[in-house]
Amino acid sequence: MPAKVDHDARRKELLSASFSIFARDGYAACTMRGLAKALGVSTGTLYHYFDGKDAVFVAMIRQLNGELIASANAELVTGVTPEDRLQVLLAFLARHLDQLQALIRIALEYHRHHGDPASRAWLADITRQYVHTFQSHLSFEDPSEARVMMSLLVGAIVHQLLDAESVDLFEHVAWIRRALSDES
Amino acid sequence: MPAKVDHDARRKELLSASFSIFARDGYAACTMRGLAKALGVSTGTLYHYFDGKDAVFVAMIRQLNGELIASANAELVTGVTPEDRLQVLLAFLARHLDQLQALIRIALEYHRHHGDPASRAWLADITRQYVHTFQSHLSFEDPSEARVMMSLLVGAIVHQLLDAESVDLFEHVAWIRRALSDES
Amino acid sequence: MPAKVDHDARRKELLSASFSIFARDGYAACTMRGLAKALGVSTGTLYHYFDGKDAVFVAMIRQLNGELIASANAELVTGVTPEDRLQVLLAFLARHLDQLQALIRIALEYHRHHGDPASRAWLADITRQYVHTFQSHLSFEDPSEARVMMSLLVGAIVHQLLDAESVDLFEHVAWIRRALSDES
Amino acid sequence: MPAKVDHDARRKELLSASFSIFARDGYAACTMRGLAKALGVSTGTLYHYFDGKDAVFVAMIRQLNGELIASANAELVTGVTPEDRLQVLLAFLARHLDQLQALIRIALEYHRHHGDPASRAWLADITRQYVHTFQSHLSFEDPSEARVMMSLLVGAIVHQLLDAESVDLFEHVAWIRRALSDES
DNA sequence: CATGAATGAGGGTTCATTCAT
DNA sequence: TATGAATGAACCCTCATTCAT
Repeated sequence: MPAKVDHDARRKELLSASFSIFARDGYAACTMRGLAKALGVSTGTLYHYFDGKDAVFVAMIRQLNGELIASANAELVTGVTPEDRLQVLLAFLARHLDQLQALIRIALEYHRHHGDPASRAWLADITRQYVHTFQSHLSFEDPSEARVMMSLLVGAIVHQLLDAESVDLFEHVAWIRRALSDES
Repeated sequence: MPAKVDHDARRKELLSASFSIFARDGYAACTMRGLAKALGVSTGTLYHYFDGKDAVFVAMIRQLNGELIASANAELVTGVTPEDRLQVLLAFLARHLDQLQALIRIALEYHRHHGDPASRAWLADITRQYVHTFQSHLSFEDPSEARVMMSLLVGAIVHQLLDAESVDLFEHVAWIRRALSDES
Repeated sequence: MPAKVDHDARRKELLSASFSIFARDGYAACTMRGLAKALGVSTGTLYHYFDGKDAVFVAMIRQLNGELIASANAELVTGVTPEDRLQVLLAFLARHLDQLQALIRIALEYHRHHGDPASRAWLADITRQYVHTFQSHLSFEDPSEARVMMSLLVGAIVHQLLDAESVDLFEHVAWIRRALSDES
Repeated sequence: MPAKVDHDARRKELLSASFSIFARDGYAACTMRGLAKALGVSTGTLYHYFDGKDAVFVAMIRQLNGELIASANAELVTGVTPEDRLQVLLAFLARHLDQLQALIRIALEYHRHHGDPASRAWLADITRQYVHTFQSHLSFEDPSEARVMMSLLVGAIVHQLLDAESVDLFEHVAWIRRALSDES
């Protein structure tokens, strides 16, 4: 007799709804009480589904990234040439820019709160998943190029966080595209 | 007014010593009590010289960046051609990599703790000072290129924070140099 | 009414299984959720059979003591002389030392959690049952002697809780036996 | 420039005042908020002087026992013969019965909350100090007799906790005195 | 100028209990 | 009869900040 509500489904619902709260407040400023209230549940319920604040956060980041990467892969396979796929990828990134920016913001903040390398391992995991996606679809000769591309994208996003007025992400994307064309 | 001079000198001393504490613990985890103890003063004394935790932090970041940028400019003027100056700049960055990394880490963390755009303005200021330095000495045709270069550097540093094992900063720097050469 | 029988039988089962959990964790540290899980039921089921945590605890203590005292009485009637019966009693106590120690530990802990004298009455009840057993079988001239003997036993057990390394219960039991012989 | 208030003296004050609160409520039911309010300070102040609830509790028990034992020793040296000293000791115990009872109550409760043997070591320490006092002044032939005497006293006190109406401590003390006389 | 005692709101977390299914 | 999701008050503890000395 499974529960009257599907435990796992409810978990996912809560996680999905959590993202916007964490994105708005940041990791540290998002309190369990505030999160619970925003989700329309009690703190007890939150602790019924998750082991603690960290657990909610990490599970949420994992879920969101899993969805993003799956979605990106689904789009990328429609491109025929590497050139096509670069277009598809850049379009995808442009479409999810807000999410990605929020993601990096809170991921970096979480990173700062946890000196323990073990509790950061999942961050490296996710980072590599993105790099791997680039590597798989863009036919880089050298694996290091996928990492450089990751750096470029991350840098553009962070630079805009630091100085929102001066940085135009599309200007950067255009530059990246040009640099990659020169490479080939 | 020697008192004033002493006051300012003491402030600078305290700020210089503060950096390593903030760099080690991060903004949030660095408590005023802990900071005071590490500086060998009481919390009361800290509050005598600064208006609060934020004030210490911002003043420290400003002082450190002022020194770094002044130092970079002093070295850059020794280069004759833009090519020379690029070499000098990259060497300078390589030499101060640890400091720059710590700087970005805590700056981004602070950024997350303060939603108020006004209290982030000084961050944009400093960011632009770096961009301006690039622009002044590297003879970019287009001002946007200095911003892209800033993004590249920041991205490399952040990417390494996210996944320390996979990212080699020197590999990235080499790539940047090559990309810039192709441009010209 | 077989339903009633089943109900009571289930209650007793649950109580028997509860003792080891309470004995291991103590009253305060034993949570209803943990207890339910250890018993293989849900918290709802636990609340179906008992009015709450206190009710489970008190019922369990009562059941266990009832069994212990009945068992002791059964053995004691086999002794012919008071001397015999003292031997039987000490042997019985030695055999159930662990249970008795756990019993005193958690009973005293419960005692501390409930200032209300009314909710402590059952504790006094049980205590007197032991004293009564001593009185009935050991032919003390003075009823106060049974109470003193109870104190001696309880004291030995508690002393060992306080300082496990220094106290040897058998040393104490031997002393008690000697003291009682001197009396007679 | 020492602090305007003597740190250690204030600590002792707080500890002395803490005993009655812990004695009234017990260890678990005595909350830091409640304790702070009863002491007329804020929780922050309590944490300024002590590392946490355990630290307050342990320090308080230690201080109180230190005073009790010192006081007992001071009285005991006035007795000429062992007989005298037994009288002095029993009188001392009778005078401090309430304190001793409270002490055992909360010490045993604390014991239950801390499975870790290391965090119980101080309890054994204190127990042995009492035993050592008995041993020093009552001229027992065998060191085990001092331990038995400790058990007798502790047992009487605990028995009275379990069944306040039936147990008369003076009846027990009288019995103890008689038993010891028979021994010699 | 310098001290550190004092504050108290707010943090993450726990858990006995209830109740719709 | 049995489930486990949901509650929310209360726990211990932290820390930026103030202020009397």
